[in-house]
Amino acid sequence: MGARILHVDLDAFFVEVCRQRHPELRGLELLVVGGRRDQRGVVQSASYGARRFGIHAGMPIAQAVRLCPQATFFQGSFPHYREASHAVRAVLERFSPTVVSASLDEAYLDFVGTERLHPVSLLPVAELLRDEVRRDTGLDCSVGIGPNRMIAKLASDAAKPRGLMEVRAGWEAGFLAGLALEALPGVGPKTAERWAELGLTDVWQVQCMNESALERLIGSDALALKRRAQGYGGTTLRANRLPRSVSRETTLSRDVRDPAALEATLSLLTARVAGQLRDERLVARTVTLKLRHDDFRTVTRRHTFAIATDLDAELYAAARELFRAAFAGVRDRDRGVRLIGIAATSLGMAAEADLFEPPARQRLRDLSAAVDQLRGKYGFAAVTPGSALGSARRPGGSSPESP
DNA sequence: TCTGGGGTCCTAGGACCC
DNA sequence: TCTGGGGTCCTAGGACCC
Repeated sequence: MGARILHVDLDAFFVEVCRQRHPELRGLELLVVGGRRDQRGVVQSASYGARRFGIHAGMPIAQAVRLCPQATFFQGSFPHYREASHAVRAVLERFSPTVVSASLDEAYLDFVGTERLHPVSLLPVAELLRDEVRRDTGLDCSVGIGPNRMIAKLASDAAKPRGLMEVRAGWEAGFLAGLALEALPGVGPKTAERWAELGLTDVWQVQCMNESALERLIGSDALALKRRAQGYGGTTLRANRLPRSVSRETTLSRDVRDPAALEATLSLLTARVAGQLRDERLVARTVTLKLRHDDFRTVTRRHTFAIATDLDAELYAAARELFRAAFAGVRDRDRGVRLIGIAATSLGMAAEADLFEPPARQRLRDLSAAVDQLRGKYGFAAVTPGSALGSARRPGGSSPESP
């Protein structure tokens, strides 16, 4: 039985989409996308030329500027990314009925049951797929093929850029043996460092150890790590599951101490979240407030409702209470706030109309529906919640514009 | 040097219940 | 006199991913 999962990973996706949309960026070898050079933020993606200077995704913009001051720094647009991502997905759906997007620039395709169609290898399919993505969207991608998601993903990592790699069943351990532990999904910087202090840095070391020795060394993570080092990973792709959370957050362009300004921003963020909930026919039982102080300490406060909701007024009332309780402690130490955010979690599907709903709540629902209709026609900014107007202006220049 | 924004999953402790 | 115990819900924080 051959490898049956494909992982498609677009090469320098954000950079390439920006080049497509902004012709003046096309000739630039040193292009960094994520934010302007004077903005707070991190690198979203760097051109391969810029990567040679050590710039990579996740690096603070300011640090990238220092590494390569001559590079062009550009802030892309989320709607452009989303559109490009949908265009790619449309191509992928011609190849398999099961396409699961992992992010804007990554997707898994299930080819289980195609043994008769492609008895030996899926490489010819992958090659065709790569060519059609290129032809229809102008974007390059790399494709990994494996017996499970983890192997397919690691294969596409190894194939980058614009490459194809297939790891067939039986060859997983050999393929993994050459990798550092940090290459495994779920092993990030913190975990890798902890294990490195114990002398554990490479996958082959884990392959050589028996489970009880490994458990004595690293404790309860031993079983999961051992299995991954041997090449086991998820083999089923589940499409169409309910999302776990819907959230909006914004880092303010400068730290803010004025609670009224913060509440105004919170109100706008809440409106975004509530709008998305209704759009996706979801209701939330829990709302979480997030604050990041100027010393980068982050606190979250949450509240669970008796009845799930998708209404701005209910979500905002709870979020504001959480904010006031949390902010009281902040002001004591005269701390500025650099980030504020709100998340809706414990999501469920919105119920059909409830005949016994209290009239007051029904009125809020009618109001939300009217707002959604206006925004559907004229855009989100067509309607601004009154609570967002309270303080004279929105703080800083940073606003939660992205949908 | 200064650290985004959208997510996912896990852990640990306390409340509460039977 | 010692102070069960397991399950579930809730909160807060943390690691990780792209």
